[in-house]
Amino acid sequence: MKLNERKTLILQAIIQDYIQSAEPVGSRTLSKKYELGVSPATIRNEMSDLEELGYLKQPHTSSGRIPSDKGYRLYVDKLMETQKNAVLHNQQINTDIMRKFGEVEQLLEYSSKIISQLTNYTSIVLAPQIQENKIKHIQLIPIDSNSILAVIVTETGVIRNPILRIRERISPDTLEQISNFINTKVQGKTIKEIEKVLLTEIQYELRQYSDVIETLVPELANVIEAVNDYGLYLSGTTNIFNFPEFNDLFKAKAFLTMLEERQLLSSLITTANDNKLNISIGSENMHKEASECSLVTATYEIEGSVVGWLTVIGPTRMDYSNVVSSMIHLSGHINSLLTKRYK
Amino acid sequence: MKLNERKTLILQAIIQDYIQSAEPVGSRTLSKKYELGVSPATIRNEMSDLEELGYLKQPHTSSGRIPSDKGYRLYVDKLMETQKNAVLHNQQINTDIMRKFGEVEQLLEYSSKIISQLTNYTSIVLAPQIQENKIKHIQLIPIDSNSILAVIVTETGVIRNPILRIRERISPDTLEQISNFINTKVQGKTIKEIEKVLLTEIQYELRQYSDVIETLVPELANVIEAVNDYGLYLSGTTNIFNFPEFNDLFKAKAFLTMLEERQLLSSLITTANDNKLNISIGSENMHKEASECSLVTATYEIEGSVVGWLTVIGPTRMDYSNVVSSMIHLSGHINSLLTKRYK
DNA sequence: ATTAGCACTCATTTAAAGTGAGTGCTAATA
DNA sequence: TATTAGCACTCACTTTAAATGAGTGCTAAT
Repeated sequence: MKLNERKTLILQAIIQDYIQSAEPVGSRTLSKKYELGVSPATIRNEMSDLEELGYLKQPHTSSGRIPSDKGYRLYVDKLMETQKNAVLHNQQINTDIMRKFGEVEQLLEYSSKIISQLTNYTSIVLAPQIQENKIKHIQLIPIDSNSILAVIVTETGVIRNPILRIRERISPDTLEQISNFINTKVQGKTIKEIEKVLLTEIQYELRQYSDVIETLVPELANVIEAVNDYGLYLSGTTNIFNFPEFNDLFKAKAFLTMLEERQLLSSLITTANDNKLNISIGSENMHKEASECSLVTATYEIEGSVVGWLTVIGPTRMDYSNVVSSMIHLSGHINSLLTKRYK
Repeated sequence: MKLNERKTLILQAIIQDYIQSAEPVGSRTLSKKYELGVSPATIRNEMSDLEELGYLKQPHTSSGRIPSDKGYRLYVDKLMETQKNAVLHNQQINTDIMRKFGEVEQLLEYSSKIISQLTNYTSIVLAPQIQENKIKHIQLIPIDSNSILAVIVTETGVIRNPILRIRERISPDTLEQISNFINTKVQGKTIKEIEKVLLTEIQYELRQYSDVIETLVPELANVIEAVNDYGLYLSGTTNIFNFPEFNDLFKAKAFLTMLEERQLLSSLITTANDNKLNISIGSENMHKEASECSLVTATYEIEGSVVGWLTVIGPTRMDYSNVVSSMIHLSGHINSLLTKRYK
């Protein structure tokens, strides 16, 4: 059996209708609402075929059809028309506000909010993973007699400032020299690369400076290791309550609990996902917790390499067309802002 | 009518039972479960009196009684015994982990998690409001030809690092001199105090240094103003699903939506709340969104002044006794860690 | 002052009947 | 041969009614 033009048309109509209504679509409704030129009985036969082909399924014997994950997949790959509503969106994004952000993190947090407002789904933004980034600059600043602030700036613009505890006093001049030396050693390296080895080396070479080195460098090592976090911005989490598929306390709770597991989210988003735009539907997701959700993920880049992800998560019955066009638009916007900043 | 000893005893039993069961408490149940030495009929009479006095209410005519907000108030003020379970908790808090945190923010984030785990309610931690804090240190660090990293350290240990954009190049030496000068001017001042006035003065006095000053100082002013956020750590938000009073999509949604409004939470917590430990019950809360919730709030201090709040939010049927003892214990712990650090 | 007894209330549970959107199959039709 | 009208059937959902039971308030006896 082949997917001829009429079947395709009917499938498209069913998916569009279901995305809009969240109700199983029946043959009579379909023939009344859409001008398909055939009777409900014919549509029923076609629907039955589409089910056999795996594009549709039936919640129970005497109900209408709903799309399967395979159906959605065909839809997003072949049938869906991406709306040209970029202009509309442009008005909603306050570009001036976005340009103002000093730190990448703030820009991302704001972007997350914008995405969830634009799409009415939940948005997750993954910040650049600091461990993968090259260090641009490390500076040690004395704070008081027993603490030093280490400012770590990466090439992607992420900044961390762990505080180091030391036992003995250290003069600002000495600290500056130490700071400069460390800088020459770690610049251009990623945090992963630094590791203990390099730091031990530094500690050895600096040993003449002061006894302080013995506590300072290991402390720096500890702190650098701990500096990584998942850097994840969530927005619009309560939007989930708008969708009938989550009108059930268990499902709503499961969804919100999933959102609290940063590691899970992170792996959902980054797994096998180097495309500019990726759609992952229901059972295609690697975690069963997300098997009733779809994710639309766009990457963002700094200096040509992918450093993070913007994503929308919602029910598989997602308004893909709308979400995709929003994401294309917004990720383009963010990329151009980031490029301007780092060129 | 007066609240004699027997009435008090009955009230206490009802509240304890209801906190545990979430079911309206009837006279027969009460007489069987607790050894009150009187018959259900007598208890009924007393209950009727307690309702008249406003300590109890009836969901409907033929149901048992549940405590009113006034009843809970009496309970937490007079009847409740704070458990001496500090030792138990101690084991659950990994003090070594807590000591390790370089930044105050991380300590607070972790504390929030601990609180929600310990109590099984939702926890909110309010970070020190940076605008109210005195500045300990400002340092300008060159990043590249058109951006400067401003590191702002407050006396409460909160660190911010906005990036300043400048048009012209500036030599590291000049920048250091500027940085030092600004430092002498702003040290010990709060961000609020700095305002535009002081910065205009600085700009005037520095005018000979370089043209850069004309863009740099206003940029600093902008960025300092923007630096404030609500600094709020939420944890255990999905715990709300464990309570039957939120076993209703509308209520669950309303609660979670409330948690997303940072400004509202902030005012709920800080309003009229300078006590070491404060309990705010249902309608006592200033926002109607929280009229079915109770908050238990503890302060934390740095160098003797209150800089932030730890709070637990849950249904008015909260296990006050347990929460209070957890909070006393944990806030004491955090305070001692902070004191050690800043003395 | 306390309590046993009893009629009454009302949310909740259970069962049964009715509704309606939708299907699959068959036979008639173009 | 493809399409369609007709019809019996399915099944979630709604409606209605009756039964249940935990609890009350009131009254009269202790």
